[in-house]
Amino acid sequence: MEITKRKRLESKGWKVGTVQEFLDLSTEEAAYIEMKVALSKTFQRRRREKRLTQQQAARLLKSSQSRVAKMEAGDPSVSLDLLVRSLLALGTPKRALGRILSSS
Amino acid sequence: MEITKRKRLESKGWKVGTVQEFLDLSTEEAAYIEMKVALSKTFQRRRREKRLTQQQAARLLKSSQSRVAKMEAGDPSVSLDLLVRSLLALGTPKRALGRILSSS
DNA sequence: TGACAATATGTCAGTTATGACATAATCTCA
DNA sequence: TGAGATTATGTCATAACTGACATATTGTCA
Repeated sequence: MEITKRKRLESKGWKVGTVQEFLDLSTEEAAYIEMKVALSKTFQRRRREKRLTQQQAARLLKSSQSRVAKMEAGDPSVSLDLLVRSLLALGTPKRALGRILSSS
Repeated sequence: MEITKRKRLESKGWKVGTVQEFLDLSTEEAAYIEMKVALSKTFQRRRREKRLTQQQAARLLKSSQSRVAKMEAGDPSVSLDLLVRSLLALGTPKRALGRILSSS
């Protein structure tokens, strides 16, 4: 919400940011998960394009095959950090990462 | 590197992915850090636009003032996950997040 | 200036993410 | 089919992240 709008609402006696915020929690969580899923899918696609096995990709990322499998499965134990760093390691440009998130 | 290019190089006897990979480590790391810095700056900008103190923002994020300060300072102990979830909590649309990363 | 608000920095115990390992399930060709 | 390769799943010790607290530093304004 922009400052001008906030001021307009507050001047009319609205308590900005209580119920609406509560409801937004689910949409935030959803957006976060959608982003992770989109990154997962993209990672798998790029790995396959490069004809890498999970084992080979793991070596490239200094990780393990099982963790790569979990990344691609969208396992909740996998962080956004790891997904992003892994995509970068596969040579994904920042520009492409941005597009993935934008349209996830 | 795309498959066709890889095959072209491999057919000429190149060992794809050794020296070049090593050199890329720094660029990957740089890209990763740039993204975190860009998210930090954006978070601070959005918090200020909303006229929130770090304390208030912390309550919104169910975090603490000191962690918010570290987020904005680009402290290495702050994860991409936290930055992204925090920006979402401030109402940043995924589309905007994508743009931030794309152009970081 | 001085007092109070806001922000920054250091530390730490609890939580979460990670690589590694074992092993199960699935795929792929001969 | 079946053997070898690839991927999936479960577990665990260790490493990294987190909120919280204390306290220092900086900003603001009368």
